[in-house]
Amino acid sequence: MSARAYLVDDDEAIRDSLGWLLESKGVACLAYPSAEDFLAAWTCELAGCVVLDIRMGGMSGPELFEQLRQRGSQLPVIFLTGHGDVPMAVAAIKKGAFDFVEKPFNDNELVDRVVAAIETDTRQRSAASSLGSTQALLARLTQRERQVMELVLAGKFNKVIADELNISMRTVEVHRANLFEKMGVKTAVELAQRLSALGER
Amino acid sequence: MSARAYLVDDDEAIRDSLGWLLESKGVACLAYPSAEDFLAAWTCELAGCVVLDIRMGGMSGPELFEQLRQRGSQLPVIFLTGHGDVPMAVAAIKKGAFDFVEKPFNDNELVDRVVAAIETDTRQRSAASSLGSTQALLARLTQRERQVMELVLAGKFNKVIADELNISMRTVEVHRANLFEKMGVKTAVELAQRLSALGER
DNA sequence: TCGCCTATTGTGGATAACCGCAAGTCGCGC
DNA sequence: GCGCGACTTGCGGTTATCCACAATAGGCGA
Repeated sequence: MSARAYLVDDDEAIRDSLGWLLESKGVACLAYPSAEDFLAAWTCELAGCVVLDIRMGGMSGPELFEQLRQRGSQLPVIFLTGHGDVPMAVAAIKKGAFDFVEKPFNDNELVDRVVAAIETDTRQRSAASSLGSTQALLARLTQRERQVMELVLAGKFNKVIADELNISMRTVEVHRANLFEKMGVKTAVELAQRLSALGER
Repeated sequence: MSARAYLVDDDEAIRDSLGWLLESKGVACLAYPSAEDFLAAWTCELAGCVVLDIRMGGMSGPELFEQLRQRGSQLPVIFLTGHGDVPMAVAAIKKGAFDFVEKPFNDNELVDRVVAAIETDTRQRSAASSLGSTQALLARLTQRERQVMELVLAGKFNKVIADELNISMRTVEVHRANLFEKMGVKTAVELAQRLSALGER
């Protein structure tokens, strides 16, 4: 799925003109006449950015934004609004909207922002995929291995770990070796550093 | 230095009324008639938040904000503006302003935001001081200890470290023990986790 | 010059980590 | 029932870590 700008606006004239504008600048677009339509089509694979009208029949722009975030989407959202509302703009940006643009807008400026938003999404996705691979490794661990890992990361000795889990030291050693193997590390320090990358989010 | 709201506005009437409002709600204030005056008084010890008019004679609010950030201040800034300017609000929030409020404002709402800003600053400072203490510990290490620490964090064996630094294993052990002592940790894993907190910034 | 800190090294022993080999139980799906 | 994977344990040996005791050497301020 390549990166696109997803236009959500209930005004067909806007969809058409904005779509044409972006396409003419080399930005692929898909247009939706309502927030509900876009939400129905949305999957976490959709890459690019969303250009979203504030006021629409049915679900409003901010509501759709909220829904997307609740579904875990990190897609950059650019709001379009026809009536300069400072509190709404402030609230949107504070909630993590990528931008907030008043209509009528300068064509080049909007295209620039859309392009910047798409680039941001692309960067986020590549960063997330490297973290994701670590998480994929993590997912392959068995229950016991995960338990042992946590205690290892707590800096505890195998002896102590064995005690806390009520198993023999030898068993701890086996789990430890297995989880190191699965995580592709050779020492506990490497493991700690690999995982700290996740915590930074 | 206790936390205060620092009011910067060239309108004496606003300074007085706002100061009175905040003081009446238990928020200590200091008022400055210009951005230059506040900047001259500013030190990184000042804690609390800044309430800043956008338009002032001399340096503008956004300019002062920029100056503060360049000086490394993380002080939350609340902008006050008399003329709803969406692009300016968006730009300010994206640059990290705490809030952007239009005049005339609702008294209680503004007080709430000032209080929230001060709380944010307080939290930031306590978090920063705990990181700072780690950095202080780091600063107490000797050259060799630092070198050894890096190699330890690279997950290398004492034997390898000794080899790379062209010293004996025993010496590495000594440095290792000393640096663990100075950093207040007992294992390499703890050290890695302590330091990863710095990386998250 | 004396004392303190840093850096260095050695010996030897206690403790912990790491590993191959071997083997037992348990639950689950074919 | 059989095989597979997760979990379990023991034995014995190698390697690494951790530490106490002991000692040498250079730099630097009192």
